[in-house]
Parts: sequence; structure tokens; C-alpha cells
Amino acid sequence: MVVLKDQVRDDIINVAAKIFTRFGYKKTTMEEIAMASRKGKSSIYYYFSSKEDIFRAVVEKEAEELRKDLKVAINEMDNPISQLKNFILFRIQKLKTLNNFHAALKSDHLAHFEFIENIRKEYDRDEIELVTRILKIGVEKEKFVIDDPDLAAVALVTALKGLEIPLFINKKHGRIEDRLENLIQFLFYGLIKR
Amino acid sequence: MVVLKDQVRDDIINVAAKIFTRFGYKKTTMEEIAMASRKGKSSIYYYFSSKEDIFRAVVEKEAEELRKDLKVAINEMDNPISQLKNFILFRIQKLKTLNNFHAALKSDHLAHFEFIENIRKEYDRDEIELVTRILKIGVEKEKFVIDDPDLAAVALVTALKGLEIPLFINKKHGRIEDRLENLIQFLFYGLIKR
DNA sequence: GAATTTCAGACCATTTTATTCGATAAATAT
DNA sequence: ATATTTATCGAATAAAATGGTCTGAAATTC
Repeated sequence: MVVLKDQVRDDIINVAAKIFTRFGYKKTTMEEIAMASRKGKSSIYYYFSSKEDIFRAVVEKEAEELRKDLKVAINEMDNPISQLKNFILFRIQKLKTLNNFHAALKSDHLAHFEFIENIRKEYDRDEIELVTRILKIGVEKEKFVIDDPDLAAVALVTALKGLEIPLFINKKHGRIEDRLENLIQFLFYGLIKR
Repeated sequence: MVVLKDQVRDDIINVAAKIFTRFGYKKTTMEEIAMASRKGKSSIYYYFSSKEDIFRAVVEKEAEELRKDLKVAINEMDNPISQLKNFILFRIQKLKTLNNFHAALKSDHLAHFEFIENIRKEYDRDEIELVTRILKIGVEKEKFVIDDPDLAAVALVTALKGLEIPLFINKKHGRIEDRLENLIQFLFYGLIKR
């Protein structure tokens, strides 16, 4: 092989991601993915078993990237207050760009794909774990006052999910980010030890 | 009728324009147009004879708007130099937003629609006429030095068409506008009477 | 040069899609 | 009121598109 098989696979994922992002799952055809990959349609099936399989790979890759970026953004901050603030802001910000991942998390039309459930659960678990850690350290450093950080983390992540809906359904972006700032302020001044 | 028939027609055109713009001709379905118009699919056929018919209406409307806007932008300027400069800049600018019209003018895939040819010709004729007028007035006012304004107008418009290709194929927008400025400078200092 | 990987092209079954056709409900006119 | 025209829609259909398979042939590796 001139290029690694994995490399070709990755190329296809990248190409497909672009098309999926632009047109959505249904409107994206295997023909297009093949064309854009400069391959025959059947060649795509050498690397992936189905259209759904490609979509899964795309979404998983995006989920992984989001996870990674989130952690980096959090680790850059050293105090729990900034970490939590960054988590909330960065998360909403990033989610806007990871369209397939987001679509996969939300879309009813895609809901019957079993793998969506798995990715969602895995991702949720990861997020809750991250927030739990932030909260616990905050409590240790006496920055936060929380009885049960584990429970609070779940509540926080759940609440953020609720925020996504107006953010993505209403196209009036920007506005929500402002409200988000307010929310953060409110949340913090009810949380931070004075 | 509660609303004018023409009003409903116009609504459909507007709704369809958005979808065509987003997904292109092929990927836009009658179902979607109907849904977005809050009508049954078959109701659309009460107003339009076919999908192509809707597309034609969309493109024609956009073409008309472009023509109108162009003329306004030109009439606001009083000296031929500004007029010509505005024509070039405004044209490129606007063309970016009128996606369907532009797609109709360029796409091979849509080329076999006969009405495209007509719109194209009509629009070209209109543009050449506009430029001819600008050039002739420029010559009268001794701002330009041109032997044959009619010929020069055709050449100019044709050259501008050539510029569209890199502008729309390359996604590196912005850059080209700079080069365009240069081109205009070059064009003008080779044209304007000193 | 045999085995394996990579791929294109024809092909098929199924699904989508544009379009047609009554049926029916409003709206309007008589 | 009743007839007539206008507007809407669900269901049916025929044609096209699409996901996926199969065959076999280059290219590559062993």
C-alpha cells in the first residue's frame, strides 16, 4: 500500500464529515462521498460497511475531538471558577461547530440508530465526570459550597442540555450567549464562598 | 380568496428560494417546499406546473432584483468613473448572495434547462447595455478614452465573467476582492484621460 | 507468480421523488 | 340556497435515485 489503509479511511471520514455537515445525513449520498474521495462507490464499501457506518465514524470522531478540546480548555485554567465558566462557554461554543455530532445527539430522524445512544451516554458520562472533578476541587479549595458535588454535576450538565434547545432551534445566536453570561453570574454568586 | 393568489405564489417562491439556496436544485424536494409553505405537496402544483417552474420563478426573481439593485447602485453615483467602479464591485458583491441565480448561470447540471439560456442572454444584454451607457457618458465627459464603447462594454463584461470563476470556486473569499481593487486601478489608469 | 489489497463498473432491490388525479372544502357568484 | 369557481389535500403512480452487492481486474505484497 502506498498510503496506509487507516489513512484512506480517515480521508473518507473527513470528506464525509464535510458533506454530512453541509447537507445532513439523508441528503448525503454514497456517490457524493465516493466522488469527493476520488474513489469508486464500491471502494467506499471496502472501508466502511454502510452509510450509517461512515456516519458513526464521523460522529465518533467529532465527539472525541469535542471531549479532547473541552479537557484542554479546562486544564488551561487553574482555578475551579474559571474552569467551570470555561466549561460552560466553551461547550456551547464548540457544539455549534460540531454539526454532525450535534445533529446525532438531537435529531429524531437519526434517533433509531443504536450507536447514537451509546455515543450519547458515553459522552454524557465523560462530561459529568469532568464537571464533578471541577466541582470537587472547587469545594476542596473552598471556592464552592456544594453539599453533593456528584449530584450537582448531573444537575448542571442536565441544565446545560436544556439550554441547547433554544440555542440551536432559534437562529438568533449571540443573544443566548449574553443570557448565558448572566446565568453564569447568577450561578456563581449563588455558589461561590464569600 | 383571503389572500391574493399572487401572494401565495410569491410566498412559495420565497420559501423555495431559501431551500434552493441552501441545498441546490437537485437536493431540494417538492415535499420540503410544500412543508415550508405549510401546504400539501399537491397544492404546490396548483400554483406551479413543476419543480423546474418554481426554480425558474426563483431565478427570474433574483435576476430581476440584481438588475434593479445594480441600476440603483449606479444611479447613485454621478461621475462615470465611480459608476464603473461601483458596477464592478457591486456586481461581484451581489452575485455572491444570489446563489440560485448564480448557480443557474454557471452550473453544468442545470444547463439543459432552456430557460436558463434565456435568462442568461437577457441578463447579459442588460448588463452590456448598462456598461455601454456608462462608458459612452464617460467618453462624452472626456473621462474615458475609448474608440468603440460598444465593443469595450462587451469586453469588460466578458472579462468580469471570467473573474467569477476563481471567485466562486476558490473559497478563499476576500483575497479576490483585493485583487479586484488592483484590477480596477489598473483598468482605470489605462482608461482615464489624464 | 500466488495471494491479497484496492478499486471501478455493471447491476439490483428498494426507496424517493415529481407529478397526476379525483375528492372535498372554502369562497364567490347567481 | 344553490351552483360554480378556487384552493387544498391524500393517495396513487411511474420514473429516477440510491444504498448496497457482485465480478473481475490492476496494483501491491509476499
